[in-house]
Amino acid sequence: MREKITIKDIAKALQLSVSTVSKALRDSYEISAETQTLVKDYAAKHRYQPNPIAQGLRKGNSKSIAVIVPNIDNNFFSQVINGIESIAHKKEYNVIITQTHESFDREVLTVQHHFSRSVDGLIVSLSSETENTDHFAEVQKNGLPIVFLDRVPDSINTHKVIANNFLGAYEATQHLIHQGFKRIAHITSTNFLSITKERLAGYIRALEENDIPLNEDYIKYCAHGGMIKDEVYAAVYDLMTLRKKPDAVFTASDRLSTTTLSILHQLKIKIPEQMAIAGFTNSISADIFNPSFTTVKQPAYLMGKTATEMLISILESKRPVVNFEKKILDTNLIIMDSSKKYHSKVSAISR
Amino acid sequence: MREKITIKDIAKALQLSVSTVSKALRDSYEISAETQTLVKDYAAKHRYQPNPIAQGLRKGNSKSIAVIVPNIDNNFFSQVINGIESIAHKKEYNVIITQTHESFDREVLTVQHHFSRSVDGLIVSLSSETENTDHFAEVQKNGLPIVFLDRVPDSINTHKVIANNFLGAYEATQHLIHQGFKRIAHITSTNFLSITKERLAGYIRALEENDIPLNEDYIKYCAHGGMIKDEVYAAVYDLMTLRKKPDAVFTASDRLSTTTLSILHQLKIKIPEQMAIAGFTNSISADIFNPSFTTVKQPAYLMGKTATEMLISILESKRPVVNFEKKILDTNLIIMDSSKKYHSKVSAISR
DNA sequence: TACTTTTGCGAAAACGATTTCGCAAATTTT
DNA sequence: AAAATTTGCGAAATCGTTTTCGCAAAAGTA
Repeated sequence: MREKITIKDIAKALQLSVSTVSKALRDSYEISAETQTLVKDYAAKHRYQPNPIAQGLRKGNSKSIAVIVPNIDNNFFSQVINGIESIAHKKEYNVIITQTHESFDREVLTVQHHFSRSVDGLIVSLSSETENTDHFAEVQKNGLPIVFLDRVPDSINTHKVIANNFLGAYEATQHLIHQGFKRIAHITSTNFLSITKERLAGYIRALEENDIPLNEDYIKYCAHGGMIKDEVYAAVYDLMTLRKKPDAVFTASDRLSTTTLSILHQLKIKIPEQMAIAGFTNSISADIFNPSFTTVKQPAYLMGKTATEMLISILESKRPVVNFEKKILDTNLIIMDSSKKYHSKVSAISR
Repeated sequence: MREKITIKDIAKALQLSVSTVSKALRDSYEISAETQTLVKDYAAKHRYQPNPIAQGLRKGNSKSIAVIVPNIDNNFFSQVINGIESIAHKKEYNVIITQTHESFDREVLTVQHHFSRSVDGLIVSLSSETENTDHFAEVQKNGLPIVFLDRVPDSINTHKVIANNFLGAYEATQHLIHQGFKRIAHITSTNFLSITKERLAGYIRALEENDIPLNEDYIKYCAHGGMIKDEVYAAVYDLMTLRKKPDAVFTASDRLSTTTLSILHQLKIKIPEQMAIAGFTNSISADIFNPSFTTVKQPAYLMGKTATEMLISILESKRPVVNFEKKILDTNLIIMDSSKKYHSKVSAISR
């Protein structure tokens, strides 16, 4: 590794000008083959590494992309990030990860921060507090490309990657219904988030198709997506004190699923006897939950990869991109014990 | 936010030179009070943001610190990172997170990458493959400050932050012994990692103090720290086919704990009846595991904060730092069902 | 031979900020 | 009133790279 060597040092050593060295290293046609090999050999021998800060200043880019997610201590997002890095590093982009902790204010600050540090592009999953997306519109207008993932806004026209939330929710709810559960509650995030709306729609469709009337009391919104335990506690408590208690619950996101399960334990509610549960989560430990947890898994790694490919395609496109795409990837329902109805009529008949 | 405005634009608008503007913004004594307010007001009104790339080039720093950890899809490290960010952001440092995925080669590459991009400092937790630490010695010699966390090398003289691994392991093993378990296995990472050695030592001390002979067959090393399931499977399978099967197992790290639990389930081994388990993990879901999981929790958030404070103290120190410190923070044993011995003589007597 | 074109390279500007130095004008000291 | 000092500001260098432009020498064409 030695000392840091610059293009200037090479020029001096080889009695060349800095411009010649720079061009030689970048395979300019202006430079003769001999000079090129001369320079390149010297650079290789002395382990020359271009200074990316200087390059960034000159070229106006930073070869880095910023990721803005609600949290990273959550298997869904950490898997997404792994996917992002797998592509970004291959293309020599640096990845800067920032968390909003579900706060709108932090999200605004973070976006401006990245803009002013001139990252080349943004991959974003909205905070659960975000209704207004002007901060994205503004930086986008100023030339910063954005790709949204998972929690995406309608209001911004750009590439988006989401799971098939509608179908995932529909299948999970159908599964609960087929198991024989009749009164299925739904615990979800704030109602303006795309994932909330889509998953809610899938839930409602499944109920409709089975002629189960929709009960508004069964739908609980948690503003912080499961990050604040008390919020979820209140939701579960409300459900359990209804005159007609639900017999199953469908949870809409990663943290909501684990938090709800934890609270059911705390309230000593037997699962699935007193309350069955199924939900969206990419937890790597769903199989060792008590009971093992029926999950809708999103293709998190693939979603991260896809978003990054989309972003880099914008970054490397010669002409401004105007046709944007929304990719919808399939979810995967993994049936475990938390949604089993052992003594239901339906399962008795179906045998 | 508008267009990006530079110091040059301000100079032009105010009929001043760029140097005057620069100095006015940085409170230079050379600039009169009127000019200062003039410049500052204009800058504020037009939301001037200094370009950090240009600043970095000029000042030779980047106001950013890099974090190198084995993985982020692991609650221990994601909590550590939250701690790191809480301090770094307050001090206006950017945090760049990179994962080694427990690979030595990736670790070497990553270190060099960060060095060449001139980050200001490194916070590192070693990969499980890392025996040789020359790559750190070299960049450190070239002026890059490093703070190690959790998995730390002896060979590098710098600040370090670890949990009290010895005591944490000792307490967990003592707990298993007090519950009445006699044959306690230990599943851990590669044996040259600091955490492996320290936790192993705590385990051995607890056995010694209770006159339980050490059985080498009961100690299993998994080179990838639980990332490769087959490796852990082999370890557990070995243990279960011993003539004298262990009746409890103490797992040494976050991913090892969850993976081992998962495999015990897979092998349909009843916990804790056939095999009790306790282990290091910062999983946020330990309470909903089946059975609820007895854990040694590290103060991950605090460890991240502490490491960052140490690093920034080096960065902001006027004179080279020569006295380095190793901070040891206490762990927390949380007793749950996975380590309960319902029918043991000991617990019968103790009642 | 005289002219045009190509080839290979260097000088210099540029990116945006910081900092050293120099220089007038204003102020203070003798 | 002359000399010395302070004050307030601008010119220019600098960080390391890329890129435009210009200019010789070499090669090709008439």
